[in-house]
Amino acid sequence: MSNEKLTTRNENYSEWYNQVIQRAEMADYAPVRGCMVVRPYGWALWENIQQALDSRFKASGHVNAAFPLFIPMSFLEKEKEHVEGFSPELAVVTIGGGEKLEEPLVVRPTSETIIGYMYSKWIKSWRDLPVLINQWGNVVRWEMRTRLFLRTLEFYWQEGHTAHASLKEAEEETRRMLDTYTDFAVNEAAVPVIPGRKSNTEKFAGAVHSYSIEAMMGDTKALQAGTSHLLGQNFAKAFNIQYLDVNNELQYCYTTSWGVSTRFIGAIIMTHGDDQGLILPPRLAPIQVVIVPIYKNDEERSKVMQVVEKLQQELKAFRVKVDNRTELTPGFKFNDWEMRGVPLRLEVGPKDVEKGSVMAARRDIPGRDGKTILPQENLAVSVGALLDTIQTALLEHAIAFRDSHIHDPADYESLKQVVKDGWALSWWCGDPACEAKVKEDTKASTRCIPLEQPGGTGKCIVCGKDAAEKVYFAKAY
RNA sequence: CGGGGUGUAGCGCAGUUGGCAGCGCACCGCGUUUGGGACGCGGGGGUCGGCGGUUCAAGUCCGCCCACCCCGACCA
Repeated sequence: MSNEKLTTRNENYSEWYNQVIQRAEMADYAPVRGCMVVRPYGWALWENIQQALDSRFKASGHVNAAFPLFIPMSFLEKEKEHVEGFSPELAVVTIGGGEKLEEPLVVRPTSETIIGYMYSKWIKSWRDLPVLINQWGNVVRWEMRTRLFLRTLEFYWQEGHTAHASLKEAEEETRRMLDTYTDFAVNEAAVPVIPGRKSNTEKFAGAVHSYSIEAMMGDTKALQAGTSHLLGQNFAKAFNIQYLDVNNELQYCYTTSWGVSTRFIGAIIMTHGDDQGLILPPRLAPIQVVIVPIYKNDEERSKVMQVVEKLQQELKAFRVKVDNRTELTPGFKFNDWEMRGVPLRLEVGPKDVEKGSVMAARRDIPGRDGKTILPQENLAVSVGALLDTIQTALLEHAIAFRDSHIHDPADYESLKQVVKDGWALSWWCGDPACEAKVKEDTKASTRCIPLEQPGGTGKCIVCGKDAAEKVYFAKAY
C-alpha cells in the first residue's frame, strides 16, 4: 500500500512493472539474489491459473504425480544437447549431511531426465502406453539477470511428460497441449497468444521441435507464455524407454514435455495493466468484486453495512471482498483496489440504501465512463453479466493492441524499423544466419513460426532467397 | 563475467568545511473525518552495508571487501 503516484508505463515500463507487483502485493524480493517471494495475493492468482490448467489436463486424460527435486548429475549428461543447454545454469549440491557426496546432485532445472529414468522402469509393453503424467512443482535455473515472475532463479510451474508408441501420437500430444495452452490463455486469462513452432536456434535443449505460445506485452516486447516440446526418441534412447509392440519387437518410445510457469502472471500483468495498476481478468482474479461501503457516521454505517451484508450473501457465487476497514477513506480504497486489479468495484452509500441501488465501477474503463448504477435487485445476474463483459473487453482490447503493432515490412530496412516498437511477420528462408543477422542488427529474435500461415511462398526478408514460411521477429523478454 | 550505479529507520531520500543522525511516507495512541489518495496532536523505530586506516573527533576522508540495482552475453 502506498499513496505515491505509480510510475507510468511511458515513463519507464520496467519500473512500472516492478512497482505494480510490489504495491499490489503480488510478490516481493527474497533475501537471496534473483529469488522472489510470491505473496498471498499473487499465489491466489497462481492457484486459479493452476485450477484452470489442471482441469484441462485431467479432461484430456492426464494425471498428476511428484518426482524428486534432486537429480543425479550423470542423468543430465545422458542427453548431449540437454546438458549443453542447461549446464551453465545449474545449481549443484555437493555436500549432504556434512559429507561430500559421491555424485553431485543437481537441483532440477526441468525433469525430463529423472522422469525418463522412471519411465524406463515402468514402461514394458505397448499396453502401458501412452503414459500421461503432469507434475506441479518448482525448478531452479541460475539465471544471470532476473525479473519478478519473468525470470527468477527458482520458479513454480507445471511440467507434463508423456510417452507414446508412435511419432504421430507424440506429435498429436505436443500439439494438443499447445492448443490447451492457447485455449487457457485466450479464454481464461484474456491474453491473446500466437501458437507456433520455434526455430532450431530457439528450441528446447534436446527437443526435435519446440512449440510455444507468444504474447505481446504492453511495451510490445514478446513473452513466451508456454511451451510444448516434441522430444522424439532423444530421451527414450538416452534413458532406454522401450516397450514390446504387438509383434513382440522392442521399440523406443516417443516422448513429449510441456510447461507453463509463474511467468504467466507476468504476462497477465503486462497484457492488461494500466497506469493505475493491475487489471486482472475476471475468470482468474482472486477477488472478482470488491464492495466499498461509504458512510458519514455510525448511524449511516449500520444502515449501509446491513445492505452490504445482504449483497455479499446475494453474490456468494463470486469471489467477493468487503472492504470494511474503518481507518481509510473511500477514495483511498478505490485507488488501492484499482492497484490490485479487482475487475469490478461496488460502492454502497446512504444514497444507495435509500434508492435500492449500488454504484458499479469497471476496472477496465477508468473514471466516470466505467461507472453505472445497478439495482440491488437481481444483483447477481447483473454482476455476472458485467464480469463477462469485462472479460470479453479485456481480450478485445489486447487483440486490438497486438494487431496494431504487428507489421508486414516490405524490405529489410523497414523490418529494422518496425521491430523497434512492434513485431514483424515476414517470410524467412529458415537459415540460422539470417536469424542471427536480424538479432545482431535489431536485438529482435524469431519468436515463432505461426501455425496459421498465409499459404504460398515468398522471399526471405533478410537474404531474398525462397521462403516457405512466415516467422515473427520481435524483441523478447 | 564485462560496463555503469547505489548502499543512512519498513520504503523513498537529505546530511554543508569531519563536530549531538534528520525529513517525507508508512507504523502505534487519542480525537475529528469518510461518494476519488482526510486532518490535528502525541509517540515508537538506527551497529549510517562490513572490516581496517587517518584524526581529539568519521555517515562524511583513505584502502580493501560485500551486497544489490541498471546495461550487455544466457533464458520458461
